[in-house]
Amino acid sequence: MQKYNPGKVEAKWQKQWLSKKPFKATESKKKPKKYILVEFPYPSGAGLHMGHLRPYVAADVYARYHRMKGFETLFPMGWDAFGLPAENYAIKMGVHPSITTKKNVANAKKQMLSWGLSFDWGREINTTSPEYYKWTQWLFLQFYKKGLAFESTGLINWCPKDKTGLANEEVIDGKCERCGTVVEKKELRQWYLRITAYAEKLLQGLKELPQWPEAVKLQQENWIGKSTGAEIEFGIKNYELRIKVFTTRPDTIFGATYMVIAPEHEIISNLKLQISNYKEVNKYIEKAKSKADIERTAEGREKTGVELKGIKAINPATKEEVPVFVADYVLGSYGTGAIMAVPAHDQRDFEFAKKYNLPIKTVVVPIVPLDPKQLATLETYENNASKYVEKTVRQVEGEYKLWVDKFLKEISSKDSSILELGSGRGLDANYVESLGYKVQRTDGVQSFIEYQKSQGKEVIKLNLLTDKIEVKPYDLIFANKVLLHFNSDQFKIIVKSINASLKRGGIFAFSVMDFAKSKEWFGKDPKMESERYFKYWTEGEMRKELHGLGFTVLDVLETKATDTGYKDLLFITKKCSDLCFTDYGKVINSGQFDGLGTDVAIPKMAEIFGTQVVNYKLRDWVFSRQRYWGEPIPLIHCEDHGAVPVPEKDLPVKLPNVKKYEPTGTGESPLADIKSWLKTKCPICKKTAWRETNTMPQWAGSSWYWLRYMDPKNKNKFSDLQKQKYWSPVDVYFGGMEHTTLHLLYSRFWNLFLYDQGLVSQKEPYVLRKPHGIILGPDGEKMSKSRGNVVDPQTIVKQYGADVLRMYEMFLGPHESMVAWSDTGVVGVSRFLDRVWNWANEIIEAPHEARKGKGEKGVQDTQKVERELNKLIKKVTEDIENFRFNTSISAFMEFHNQIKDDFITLESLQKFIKVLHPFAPYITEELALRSAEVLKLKKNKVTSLQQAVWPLFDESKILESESEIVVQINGKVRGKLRVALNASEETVKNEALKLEPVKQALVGDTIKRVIFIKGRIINLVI
RNA sequence: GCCCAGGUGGCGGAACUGGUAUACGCUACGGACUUAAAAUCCGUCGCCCGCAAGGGAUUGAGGGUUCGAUUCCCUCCCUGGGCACCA
Repeated sequence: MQKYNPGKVEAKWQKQWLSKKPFKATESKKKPKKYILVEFPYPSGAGLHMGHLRPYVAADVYARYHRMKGFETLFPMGWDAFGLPAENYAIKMGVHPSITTKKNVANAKKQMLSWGLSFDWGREINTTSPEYYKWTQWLFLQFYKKGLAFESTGLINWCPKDKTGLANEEVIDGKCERCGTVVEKKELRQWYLRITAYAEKLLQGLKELPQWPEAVKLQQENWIGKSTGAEIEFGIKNYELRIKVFTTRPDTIFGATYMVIAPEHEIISNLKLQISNYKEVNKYIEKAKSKADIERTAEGREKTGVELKGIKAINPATKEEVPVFVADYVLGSYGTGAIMAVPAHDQRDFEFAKKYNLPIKTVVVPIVPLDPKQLATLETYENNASKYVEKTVRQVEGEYKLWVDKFLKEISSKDSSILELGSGRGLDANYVESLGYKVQRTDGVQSFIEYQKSQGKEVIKLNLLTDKIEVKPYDLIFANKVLLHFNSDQFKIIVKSINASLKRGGIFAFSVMDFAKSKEWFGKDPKMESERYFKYWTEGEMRKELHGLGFTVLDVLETKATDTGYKDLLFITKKCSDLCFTDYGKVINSGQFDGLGTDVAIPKMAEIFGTQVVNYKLRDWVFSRQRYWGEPIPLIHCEDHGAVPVPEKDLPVKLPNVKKYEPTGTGESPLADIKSWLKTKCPICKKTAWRETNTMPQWAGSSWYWLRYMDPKNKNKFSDLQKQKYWSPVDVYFGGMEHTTLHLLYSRFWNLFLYDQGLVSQKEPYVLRKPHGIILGPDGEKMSKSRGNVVDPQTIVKQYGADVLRMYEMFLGPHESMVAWSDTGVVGVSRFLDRVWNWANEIIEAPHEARKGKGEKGVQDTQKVERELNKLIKKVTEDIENFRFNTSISAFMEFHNQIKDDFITLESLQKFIKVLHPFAPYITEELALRSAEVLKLKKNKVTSLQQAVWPLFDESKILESESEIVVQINGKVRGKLRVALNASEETVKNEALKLEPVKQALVGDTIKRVIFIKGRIINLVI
């Protein structure tokens, strides 16, 4: 037998597939359909790379499998060929982009053919062919006619290197998505598509896509960025003007101590005369405008702003006058371009307020969430704690007394306010009061423990405890052991609340039990829940936590140990910084709204002070590019009629074939220089008119291409509705994660729009989206020329053949995870296919049936082969359906390892070849042909395994007659047993007891419990 | 900072609804074949103790639930991705 020669076999089958067309898709009423789509490539000069291979191979396996399963399968391919690289190359080399594109397409197609991808080339499309872009232009006009394509002048993202405007989605980290250049702002006249009109539909549509990965949906959802809030008007003192703000937290309006407007805000020019420092303000605005976004949002950048002197706004809730600032931390393009600043409850306003010394007013305090499970803990605690507290109660003596006396001396006046939380025994309020100070207590002289006992429900009790912390500038807050009752999260919430109530520089003192001892005491009780509900603080942990909450620890005192050895720790801390509380909670300092939960207050206050509104982060899509190599926007500008659509009969507006097409950089398209093309007649009045010179973005052609595949040759329609009704929607769409907020969002938008126009049959174009992970270089880094770690797929094809390339790519790991290519690993798959070739050919040339002798009726596979084969078919079938290609490859190898020395019929061998076919199409076609010749099947009827039927598996043949039972003692494996398939617990137990290790383990012990899982495990608990 | 996804031998990775962790492949080592090498075939191979039989610990760390946890729960750490002055 000759060694497998992939080069020869692959060339043969490529030819065969091209001429016999087994991948051709035709609408068939008899068969169910599958539309399998994979993102079409941009054909670059470098050719296709590993990044393309991954989704293509996966999609191909999926498509080949479904053809064999009896589906009429549409698996098309085309070329997304408009774009900058071709154009830039053309400029550099003086070759027209249409020429390089043609060359690149031919090369990419050659690569695809070599990889054995089963595309229906009869449906090939190219976005740069006039027959295709005629319809891209026509579809653009549908948007235009519905007012969803519009012209507007504004500040847009501009890439200085590519010399063109960009959409919001094309700016990644402030850089151009294509070339990585830092994006600038430029004021330009642009065409937009009103994608914002579809923000809600795009968001709602995601709910109808249960088969999409959550990550993809979430990313689109975040990009659309819906937020519900209120618009509230602030009046300007002495003027009729008002400033409208958008806020998601109308519940904090009583804390709005100033306003901020964006530099672009119109009120500035309206009040030019009234602003006494206009010069300064204007200077700030000019400076802000010149900044690139990346500069403006740079991390850690300090907030800047200028007050509009001479004008004051009125807070509609408090009726107080508040200053108005202009600052670039407020964006002109979001909401109303103005905000009410609530420094106590918004991090940005907080930073700004601190810098410019603006008042910070707390109007929301946290509510401590209490887990119902904690109640059990508290009960146990109570039972133990009263005893514990008795033992550790300090009188005011020793170090505590010294500290109290010292502190009281330090605070100047006797009407300083002190708040004590919890038990009165720590600070001893009576003692402090005896010195003439006033102490506000939360629960009188009664200890916290007693207080707890006196109350019915613990939840209320604890809430009362925290609720009593009023926001009032205390000098000292003392909490005795109260904080012990909370876990780390709750501790944070309470200390935040204390922070808000304490004067700057005020003292927060609290005691906790010595952690080691408290653990010893309470940890013993089995009913005591873990740290989930009850935190044993160590000193170090406490210090760290406090620091993050705005306190510095001044001192930590220890009480003297009681005779039983228990101690307390007293932490004395000073408030060193204010905290900004941005969470929800309870409203305070807000007049009639005091005491409301923020959840209730938000809609209520929104209604009273303004109106509820919804805002989206999504921006309209900047749809024009100032470049040559794209679809011309099919509009004509007439002096009398404005922008007039090119009549349908005149479409497409072809790109003029010229020699020079450098971008101008001025914001004008190079087409503006081509006078002969530019000048035309108005379709309405026939007067001289001028063509629109901008072209469409890269994303235009791909926004509808899946619709064209269903009807690629239609001269009268972009896509026939009847054909769509057969093929639509796309059942699986393979592609990259990087397109989630670009192509994937854009194409959903186009489809939703066309659906509304009755032009497409399905609301959502893709039922299932399957993203793939990227393939890294052998060094685990991203493949790149500069790193020199690029693996060229064609090199692998040449060396090992396409089947190996395909199978190894899949073997690397799960389709959606990031994997590193390995140059040594690839030989494993190559060896496997060689072994399969040799093994299969041996059987084909000398069938086991023949060897076993003639006349022997019903020659069969060994039982083992039957079992393994059915297992394999089941595994592979399920793996493909679930996109787990990597484990299928393992299963093939395992199967071969298992049965290679067994008796196997040709029929079984053919089943194996069939299930392997989607993964390794070439070698399997060849083997299938050879075996068919031996079996004298009429080979001219069947031209490809693609017409063969996918084998079914027989579940009953997978079951073994015996099963292995694992014998465990207390969950540890002590032995194994082979027993009959449905052996009873009793039988298995008796057998298990005979095992030597089991006997040994049972010496001196009795079996308390037996856990038996039929066919799997017996666990003896002793 | 916020939101996702993930963390298993020397490496890529496998493990059904909680039931023998490390399948499959690579690497490494030993052997056969060969004048020799490559290729191929056979065997060994996670860690610690042990000559062995055997025992012990182990799925990022710590804790919990359970007869039993890679899988479920809590806390923390790390890596990758997305968003980010969006009010």
